[in-house]
Amino acid sequence: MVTTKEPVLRFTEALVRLAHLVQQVFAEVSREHDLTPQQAQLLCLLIDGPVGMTELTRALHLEKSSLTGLVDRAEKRGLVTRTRDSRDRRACRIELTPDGARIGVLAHEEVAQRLDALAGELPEGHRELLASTIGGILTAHARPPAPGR
Amino acid sequence: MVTTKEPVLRFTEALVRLAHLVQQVFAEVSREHDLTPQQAQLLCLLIDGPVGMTELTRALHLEKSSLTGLVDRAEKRGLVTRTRDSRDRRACRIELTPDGARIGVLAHEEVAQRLDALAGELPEGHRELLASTIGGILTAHARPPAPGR
DNA sequence: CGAAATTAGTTCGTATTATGAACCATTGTC
DNA sequence: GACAATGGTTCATAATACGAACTAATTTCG
Repeated sequence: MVTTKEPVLRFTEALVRLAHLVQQVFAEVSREHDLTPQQAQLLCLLIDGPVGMTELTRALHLEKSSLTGLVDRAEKRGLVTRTRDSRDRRACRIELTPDGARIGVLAHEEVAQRLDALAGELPEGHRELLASTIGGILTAHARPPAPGR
Repeated sequence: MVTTKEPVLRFTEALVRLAHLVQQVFAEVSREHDLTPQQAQLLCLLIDGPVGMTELTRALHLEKSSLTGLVDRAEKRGLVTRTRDSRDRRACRIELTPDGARIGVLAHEEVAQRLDALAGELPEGHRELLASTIGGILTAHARPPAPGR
């Protein structure tokens, strides 16, 4: 009496496939705006205001040198600018140009729209549940073994 | 008694972050086996048996030429081999070497393990629900606007 | 104070990834 | 048998990502 119907998509399989799908959506949207996915992601991260390089490396999970290159190219395309931090003269803050802001916001909206559309088919309430469940996973991962604090 | 600790993370935000997390896990595991994430993914896809190039491009969402390069490098590292298809002499099938199979299975298991661990914190039953919900999204996306058929 | 360690970014060399256009060879189709 | 379609490769190019070595500003502390 084995349940051999090949049912319900194994959990990890589901996660991996979903991640892949999200990436695809991102890639599509990026391409439509003539951006690479990495550039698009960078712009999205800067929408809420300028961010320093070090913080960006954490957000993007990139090495410093990789980020330098990414920002270089984005700057060359007129999407962002480097402004020296007044308090700490080593640091700099990456800021969107008007052009970068326009494209960034647009891309962000479109990604959100398409992902929402994908979830449109879901039964009532599943979307919220999915979001909160994912939220749980994310916070769980944010601090792996942190008993204190 | 609403748990208003945080505005529940918008849906799309959750998806994007989750995708990012999955990628990270993949990257970690890959690195530990001295593979690039792309190579690891290739190996994982071949675990169930040889696959043709064209089918691989669909699975990986890569252009033909990109895939050629990826397979080239994997072959050079002794992870896969190209075997000419006997039926169609244009086509070839990519197959794991013993070495590639070993590493591929290992990597696959480890990814699964870590993703499972992430979900370990979830309330009872949420994992299944999450999996099936994602399954719904995936199949919904598989055939976007297909009224007939 | 001033030397030493830290931190923030950049530069450089290298491997990989990804694409599109042009191409070759084999299969199908009339 | 000509001709289109299919399966892959080659080539040139741009972007991505890393680590090691480096510069400059900032802390730390003896």
